[in-house]
Amino acid sequence: MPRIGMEPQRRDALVRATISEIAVSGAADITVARIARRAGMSPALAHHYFGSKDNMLLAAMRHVLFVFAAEVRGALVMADTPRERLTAIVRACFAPSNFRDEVVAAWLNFYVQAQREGQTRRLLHIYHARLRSNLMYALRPLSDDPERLAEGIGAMIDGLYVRQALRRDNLTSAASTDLVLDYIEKALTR
Amino acid sequence: MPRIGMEPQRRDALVRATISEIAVSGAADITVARIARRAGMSPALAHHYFGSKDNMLLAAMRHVLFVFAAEVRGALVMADTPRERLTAIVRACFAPSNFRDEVVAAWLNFYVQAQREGQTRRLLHIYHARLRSNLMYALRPLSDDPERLAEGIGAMIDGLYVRQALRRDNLTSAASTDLVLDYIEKALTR
DNA sequence: TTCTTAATTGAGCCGTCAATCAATAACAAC
DNA sequence: GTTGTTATTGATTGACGGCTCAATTAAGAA
Repeated sequence: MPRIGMEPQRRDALVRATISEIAVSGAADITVARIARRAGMSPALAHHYFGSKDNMLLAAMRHVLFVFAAEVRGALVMADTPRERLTAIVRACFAPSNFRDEVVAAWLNFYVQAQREGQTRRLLHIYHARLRSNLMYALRPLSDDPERLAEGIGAMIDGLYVRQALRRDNLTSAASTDLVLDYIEKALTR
Repeated sequence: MPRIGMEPQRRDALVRATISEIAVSGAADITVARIARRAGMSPALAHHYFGSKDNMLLAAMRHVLFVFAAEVRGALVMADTPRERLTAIVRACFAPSNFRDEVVAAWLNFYVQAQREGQTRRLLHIYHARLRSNLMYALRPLSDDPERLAEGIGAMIDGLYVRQALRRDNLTSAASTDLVLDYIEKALTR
């Protein structure tokens, strides 16, 4: 019994279901049928709204990136000094909404997909550039080689994500945050 | 025209081809047919020697891990002091045989596969444990929180691998090495 | 009421891919 | 030269997954 105005709900449910499904099945074994079932609809309807499986994956990625960006932006408004800005960025990276198991697993799979899929690659480059730019802005007054340090921080964050995706005995998000903040602290005091 | 004693060559060729194919096609789009074609034989022969596609992927991973372990071991024999040991390990991680684009791409895909495939996961845990143990042994005389620092170093290395897999403008292996060594240096001088 | 439009799905087409099998060819051993 | 073993492949099978389509239902517009 079709009610009207379902498109937003359906799209939203599919995006959520895609992320969950990536986490439990892995990107390799994902199927439109499974995503649709989890979202409570037929595969045909999923295709109706998204056109293709690739579009579903891209929409899921955009959602993850959007939430991430919002978290960072939100954390930055309350930060005044460069040091506070750094802390805010790192905290945002490991905030619960971003560092949830589901989302972390999704990230890992986006990285893989970016190796061959142009659009995914482009989105990931935008994320990289934005994080780098945020870090640089905060680091410039504090470090004599901000570029280098930003690269190191970014790499460590990425690495902690990857490791989180594989762990059974989870490192808490707080421990990850502290590890990166320690690194920054040590790297700044010369 | 079949010659005898082909098994070792065929297995080797298939392992190499699997790694190359992961790099160019991505783990999602990999097929036995493509691997076999690249290795210069029919898909049926690939199945004859390995039994299944999963076995091929596992064999490729074991090969990568074996080369990695050999590189680390080789670098460590010439190291006497703890500091030299640290440098040797990091150098080995980014040595050409391990940090080649092909191999880096393979690593990323192993991580993804480890999310759901038990054997892959186990192999990856062994690698993690070994790297961690090597680092700890060198760090214990130098740091008052070697555990923490080993985790940080491991994460940064993993992160640099992931980033390498996506880059067009490649960071040289030397730059990656320096970044990690810098981190260690800063983290040790308290 | 009638028409249009959105929502929704079951059935099915088409392609692909892992895995199997039967058949062939070369070699070795006796 | 007969027998057995290894190497090798083309053809085939069986399953599965992305995607399409025609058909159905209901809501709103005219």
